[in-house]
Amino acid sequence: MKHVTIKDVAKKLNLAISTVSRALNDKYDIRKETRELVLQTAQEMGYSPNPIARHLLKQCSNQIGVVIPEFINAFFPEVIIGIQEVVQKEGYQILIMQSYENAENELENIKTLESNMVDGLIVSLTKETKDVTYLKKLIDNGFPIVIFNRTNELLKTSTVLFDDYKWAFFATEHLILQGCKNIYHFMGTKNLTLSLNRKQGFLDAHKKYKMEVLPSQIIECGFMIHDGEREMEKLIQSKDIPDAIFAANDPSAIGAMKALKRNGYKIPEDVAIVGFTESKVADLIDPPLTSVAQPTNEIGQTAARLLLQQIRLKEGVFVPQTIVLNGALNIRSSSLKKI
Amino acid sequence: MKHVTIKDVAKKLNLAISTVSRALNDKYDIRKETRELVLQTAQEMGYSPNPIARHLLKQCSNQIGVVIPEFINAFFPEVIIGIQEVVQKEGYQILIMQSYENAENELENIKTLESNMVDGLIVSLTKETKDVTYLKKLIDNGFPIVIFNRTNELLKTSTVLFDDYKWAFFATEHLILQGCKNIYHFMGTKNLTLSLNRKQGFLDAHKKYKMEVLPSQIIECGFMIHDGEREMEKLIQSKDIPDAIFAANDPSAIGAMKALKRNGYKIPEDVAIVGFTESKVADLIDPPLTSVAQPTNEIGQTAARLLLQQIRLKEGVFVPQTIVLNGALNIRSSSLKKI
DNA sequence: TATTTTTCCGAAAACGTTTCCGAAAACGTT
DNA sequence: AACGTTTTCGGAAACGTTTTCGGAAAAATA
Repeated sequence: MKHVTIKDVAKKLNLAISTVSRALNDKYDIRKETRELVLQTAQEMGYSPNPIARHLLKQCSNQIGVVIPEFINAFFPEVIIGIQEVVQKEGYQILIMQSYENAENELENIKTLESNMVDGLIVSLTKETKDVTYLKKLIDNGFPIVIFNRTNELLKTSTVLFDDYKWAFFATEHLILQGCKNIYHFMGTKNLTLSLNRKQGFLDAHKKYKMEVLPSQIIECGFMIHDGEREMEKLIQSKDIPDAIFAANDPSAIGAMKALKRNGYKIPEDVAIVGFTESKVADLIDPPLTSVAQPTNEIGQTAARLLLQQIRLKEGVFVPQTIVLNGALNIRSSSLKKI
Repeated sequence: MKHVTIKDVAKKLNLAISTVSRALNDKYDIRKETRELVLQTAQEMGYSPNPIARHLLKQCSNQIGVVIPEFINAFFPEVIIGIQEVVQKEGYQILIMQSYENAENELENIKTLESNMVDGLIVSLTKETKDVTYLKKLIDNGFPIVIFNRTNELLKTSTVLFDDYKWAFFATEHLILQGCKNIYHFMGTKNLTLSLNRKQGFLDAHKKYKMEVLPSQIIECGFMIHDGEREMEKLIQSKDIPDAIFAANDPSAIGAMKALKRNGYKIPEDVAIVGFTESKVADLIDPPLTSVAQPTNEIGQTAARLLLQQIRLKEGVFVPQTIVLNGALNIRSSSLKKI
C-alpha cells in the first residue's frame, strides 16, 4: 500500500529528485534518453504523483467547494451534475457540503472549505441566511465565489440566476387566461431574492389585467412537500379555497395537491395548480403539473465556467458577471380549466 | 487573503515554530502562560491551520471518497445524505464522484480519489462493472473500502446490503395473491448481484405457488425511466401484455406505467405494477405505486460507520462485516386488482 | 587552443505542519 | 556544592513535490 514517491524512483535510478521531477513534468533541461528512462521506470514502479504535496507547494488544491442548502429535492443534485460535467474535465474535483437550510451550518461549511484551500466556491444560500458578512469579506478579498439562484443583494460577485420575475409573471398570466379569479401564491421565504422576484411577477401579472391582489392571497410557505401540504390544509380548514394556486416551487405545489386530493377537491376543476422549478416528478403525478422549467444542468455548467474563469485569471482585473438563464412554462393538465 | 501561518504567529511572539505548534495542539511541554499567549494572538491574527500541510505530514486527508454510478434517481443522493450525517460529525469530508454508469469512469474516479489520499472509499458499482481487479487490489492491500448495494462477489470487504431476495419474493408473492397469473419481471443488469437476487426472489415466489416461469417473462431492463418505457413499449407493440409487472426499481416501473397509460391500458386493472427501491415519487404518481422501500438514509449511515471503524482501527485485525438492512413493502393502488 | 555558449543535472529551498531530540533552565535531593 | 530530575523551549527533520540557482561537462565559436 506504500505509495511510490518521486524519491524512490530517483534512488532506483541514481538520479537526483529534481531530474526525475523534470522528466515527469516534461520540462526543458532534460536529455531525451534520461527522460524516457525515468518515465518508463516510474511507470513500472507504479508511481503516481502525490496531489497533496503539490497543493501545499502551489498553494491551491484543484478542488472547488459546493455549498448547497439541501439535497432532497431534485433541483440541487441536478445542478451539481452540471457543475461536475464542466469541472471534472478541467481536472478539478468538487467537495459538496449541505447546510440543511441552516445558516450556521452554512457558515461552518464555508469556513471548512476555505481552510481546506479550495480554489473557489459555488454557493446557493440557505433560505434562512440573513448575515452574509463572512461571504462578503471573502469576496472582497478576491476569493473566487460564484452564487447561483439563491443570492443576496450584498454579494457583488459572479452570479447565475434564473429570470424568476418573468416566468412567475408568465405562469400567473397563464392562470389568469384560464379564467381564474382568485389565485393564491405560495411564496418562498422572504429573505431570498428569488422569492421576492417570483412574488413580484405574480403581482404584476395581476396588475396587467387590472386584478386586485389581497394580502391574504400571498402565503409564506417553505420549499418542501410538507410545507405546501401544511399551508393548503390550513386553507381548507378555514374554508378559504382559491380557484388556483401558483406555488414557488414544485414540491410545495405537490404538497398542496396532496392536501386537496385528500380532501376531495378536484384539480384543476376546483383548484388549478402551477408549480415552479420543473422536477422530474411534474410529468408523472396526477394530474401532471404545469410548471416553470429551470435549466438545472445549464445553471450548474454556467456557474462552474464562471468560477473556473475567475480562478484562472488570478491577478487580472475581475469583473463580476451576472448571467440570467432562460426557462420554459410546461403547461399540463393541472392548470387547464377548460379542456 | 494571505493566510496567516504558524510561522507568522511565531515571529510575532519571538517564539519557535515548534512552541507555537505545541501551544495550539495543547500538548505537554508547554508553560501555561505561553500557551495562553499563543492562543490569544493566534486568534487575533486570524490563524487557522492549513489542513493540506497536515495531510502531507500525517499521510492522510480526513476525506473520504464516495463513488456512485449516478445522481439522477433519488436513491443515491439519499444515501449520500446518510453518509454525510455520520461523517461530518467526525470531522471528515466527502468527495463525491459520479461514474455515469460507466466502468471506465469508475476506475478513473477510484484512482483519482486514491491518489488524492482519501482515507477510505464508499463505493456502489456501476451496472456495467465487470472487472474489479483494481478494487480488489486496494482491498487486499488494506485500503479501507465499504461497498453498498451494488457489489461483486469477489470483493471481500465490509458491505451494506439490502435483502433483495426476500423483498423481491414478498413483492412477487403480493402480486400472485392478487390473482395475477402472468407476471413479467423487468430485471436489472445481470452483472449486479442485486439483480440476480431480485430475480431469484421472483422465481422462488412462483415456485412456492407452483407457477411456471417462462424465459420470456424475464426481461433485462435498465434502471432509468426511459429503460422501462422502452421495454414496455416493445411488449405493447408485440401484443405481449402481462397482467402484472414486477420491476427491479421504481424508475423502470414508472417508465412502464407511462408507456401503458399512453397506450390506453389501465393500471392496475389491465396490468398491475410493483416497483422496488421506494422513491419519493411512488406516492405521488397516478396511480400510487406499490414498491419495496429501502432505508436509504440508514444505508448511508451504516456504510459510513463501517468505514470510519475500519479507518480507525489501523493496524489491528480487520474483519469485513456484511450488514443486511431491512425494508418494507408499501402497498398502494398500482397493484390492487380487486378493491 | 582559448573562450563562450549550450546542455544537462544536482543541491537546496520552499510550501505549513508535527514531532523527535537535545539544550538550557529551574528545581529538588543528598 | 554536586548531581539528578523535571519543565520548557528551540533546532531540525520529515511529509512529497516544484523550482531556482549554480556548476560541470559538452558543444560551439573565435
